[in-house]
Amino acid sequence: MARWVIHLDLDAFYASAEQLTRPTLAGRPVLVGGTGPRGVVAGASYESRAFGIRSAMPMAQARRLLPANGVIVPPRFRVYERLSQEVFAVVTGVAPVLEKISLDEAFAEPPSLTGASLDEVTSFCATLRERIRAETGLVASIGAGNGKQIAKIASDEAKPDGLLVVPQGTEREFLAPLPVRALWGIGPVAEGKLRFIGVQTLGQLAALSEQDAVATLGGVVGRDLRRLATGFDDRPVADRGETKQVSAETTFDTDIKDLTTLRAEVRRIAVGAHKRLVKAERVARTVVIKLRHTDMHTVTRSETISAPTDDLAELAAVAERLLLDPAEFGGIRLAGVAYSGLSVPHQDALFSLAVPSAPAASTVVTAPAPAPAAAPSEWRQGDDVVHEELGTGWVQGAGHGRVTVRFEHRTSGPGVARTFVQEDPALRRGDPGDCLK
DNA sequence: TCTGGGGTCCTAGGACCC
DNA sequence: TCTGGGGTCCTAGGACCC
Repeated sequence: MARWVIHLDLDAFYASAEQLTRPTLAGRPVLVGGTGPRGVVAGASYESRAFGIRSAMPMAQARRLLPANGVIVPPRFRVYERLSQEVFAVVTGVAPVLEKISLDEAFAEPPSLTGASLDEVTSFCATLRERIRAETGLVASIGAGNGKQIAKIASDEAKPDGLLVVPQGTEREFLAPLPVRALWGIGPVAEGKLRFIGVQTLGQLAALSEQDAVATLGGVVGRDLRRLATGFDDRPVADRGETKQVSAETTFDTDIKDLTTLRAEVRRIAVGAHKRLVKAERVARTVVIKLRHTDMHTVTRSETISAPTDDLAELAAVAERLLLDPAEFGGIRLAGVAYSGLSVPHQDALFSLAVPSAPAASTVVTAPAPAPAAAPSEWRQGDDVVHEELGTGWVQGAGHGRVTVRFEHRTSGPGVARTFVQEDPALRRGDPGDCLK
């Protein structure tokens, strides 16, 4: 019986989300990403890709390639999360089991497609794409095939705004001409190893003996990737399990060279990671710190404590204890804190009695003061705004004591722009969710 | 102009226990 | 006087993904 797996991928998702909720940006080159000296492009609209801009490119480089009508905005993950939920809600209606890869990607194995014909699958996917577009305003590309790997590669080939269904039985010939990097799981290192033995296409990888594949790529990886290259992939589509770790990290604008500064930053990052731990409603047993040196070499150190906790003071103290002094090896460009060994906290009364409650000193480490709900001291491009009379908008430009706000949202069509003095009391920080109206 | 931030999974060595 | 083997946990590093 034919098995059909589909892979759904939202086109240029972050940039598309910005264009959707800020209609003035539609049709223009839009970049989403950090604007600091070490920022990179997290999302690039197709209009910007025409100028050679790509995701993960340093923002400084992208900025030079960006034409005059281009726009750079900081990411708004709350908006992307909400939109992602809207899209997946549509998909769940026709395929209850979803394997989410990220905010913009998921596998599904729709029960109604078991044993379906090529035409039936094509029609199903086309309808799904139309529904997503109609109900959310976003464009999804879809690939379909006999397994996850084929579906994933097919959606890559289908992009942008496309659909590709690989007929059953043609998997091997579909894969054969593709470069090995097309396979999910082959990165720069594996590609290099394969090139070294003269393997550049998936056809060549499939033709390799299992022995040679294992010798080149290692035991488990070699065996699995060679099999996938032949088009055989019976891995199930399954909901991703529970979160296994939460983390936060920061790349500094300039390298940190002294322990005092590093300690303060790590404390701040530990607070950020702790927020994620609390949001995930988990307790952690292991604290991992990550330090990246000026030369990009990265080291990690970890410590596992006897009992899992979500106590910020305890976790942050471990993170600090693991720190190394930058004076010993030069500068630090990135620091990170991760909490792993996660479990669900149990509220068992007897257990609580047996363990002394945390001392009041747990307030030694405190979160930074919450941002004021009122207007910020200075508006920046991309900020969400709400105006007493004009409603929802965003900061299109700011400087010289002035701020220009474009008033628009998902369903408003392109809006009008108005310029205010920075301190105008009618302007307040807006809720990012308002642009989804 | 250098190279983000959030994850998953795998490997390998050593400690430790039976 | 020489020195098992299996299993699990912890730590560190690295490949890969979006």
